Amino acid sequence: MTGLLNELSAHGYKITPQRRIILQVLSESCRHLSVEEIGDKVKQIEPGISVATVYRNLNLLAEIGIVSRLDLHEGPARYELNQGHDHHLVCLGCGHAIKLGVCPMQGEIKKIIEESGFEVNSHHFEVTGYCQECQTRHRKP
Amino acid sequence: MTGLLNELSAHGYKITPQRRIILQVLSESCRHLSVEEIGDKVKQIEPGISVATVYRNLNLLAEIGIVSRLDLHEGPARYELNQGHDHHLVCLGCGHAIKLGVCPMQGEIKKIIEESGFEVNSHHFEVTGYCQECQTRHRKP
DNA sequence: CTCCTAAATAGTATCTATTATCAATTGCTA
DNA sequence: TAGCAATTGATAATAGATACTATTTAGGAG
Repeated sequence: MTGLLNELSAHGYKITPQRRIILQVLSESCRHLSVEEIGDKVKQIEPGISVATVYRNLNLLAEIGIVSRLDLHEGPARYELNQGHDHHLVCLGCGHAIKLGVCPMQGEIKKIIEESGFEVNSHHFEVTGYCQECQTRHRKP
Repeated sequence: MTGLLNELSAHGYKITPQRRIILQVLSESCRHLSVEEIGDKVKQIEPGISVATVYRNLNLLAEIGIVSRLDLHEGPARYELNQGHDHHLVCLGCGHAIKLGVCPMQGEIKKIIEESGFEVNSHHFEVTGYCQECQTRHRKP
């Protein structure tokens, strides 16, 4: 948590109460949160904080790599503290993002892409489906 | 092209002039088009067609698997005729989506995910960066 | 071929997620 | 602690997509 604040300073950004609170909320969650969810939690701590501020700071935090943004195919983007490079199994039922310990951008695929002359900037791998708990509930008839 | 129309009938949907034109436009393009681009081309052929119709039908076509939808991280979704399961190298410079002949959801990763008990519904793999032509132009100083 | 009905359409209003604007406030550096 | 750029809150504006509704139409039954 203090490390995260230092990270902000290190990039030349100010440490504001709003940013503290947003980081606090993120650090207390174990899953990806939508901006709405983050905003609600933030307002429970300090009601005056504007959604605009939440959006602004999530973008900023994502840009400097403190948080990672997850774009589900439908609905709003979701954010969580960046815990290193990772990919997820996203459950369509409960919204949980289960970390996948492996990265597809390794081994053969990486080689193929590099050999094609494409300069890789970033990559995105995401699996959607249903986690074990949600499987029975959401199975089609 | 006729095959695509049959596909529509086979699913119980009617063959309308609008759908013909949308499919024609898609079949004449070799890259992913945004709804706006598709709409423009469609209107060149038949000006009276509504954007709502374009949206509606692209959704429909995507649902029955005739077209595939590509969600770039920024900007609107893009569509093209479905040419089998595929992933892309998306160029941040020129926006072209270069097809990647390989799929990460094969071999070991697939095994790992299935063994975790997660029921896979779909997956998404996308690499962003710069294609060869754009590399010199966009390289940071 | 003509009639009928459900499906599809045009045009527009509406919605959702996000960004822009701008005056007022506030960290931080000197 | 003074000053100024960065940040904020409130809200308007935007982009992309969907919902709505009256009207039209595709395509099967007769």
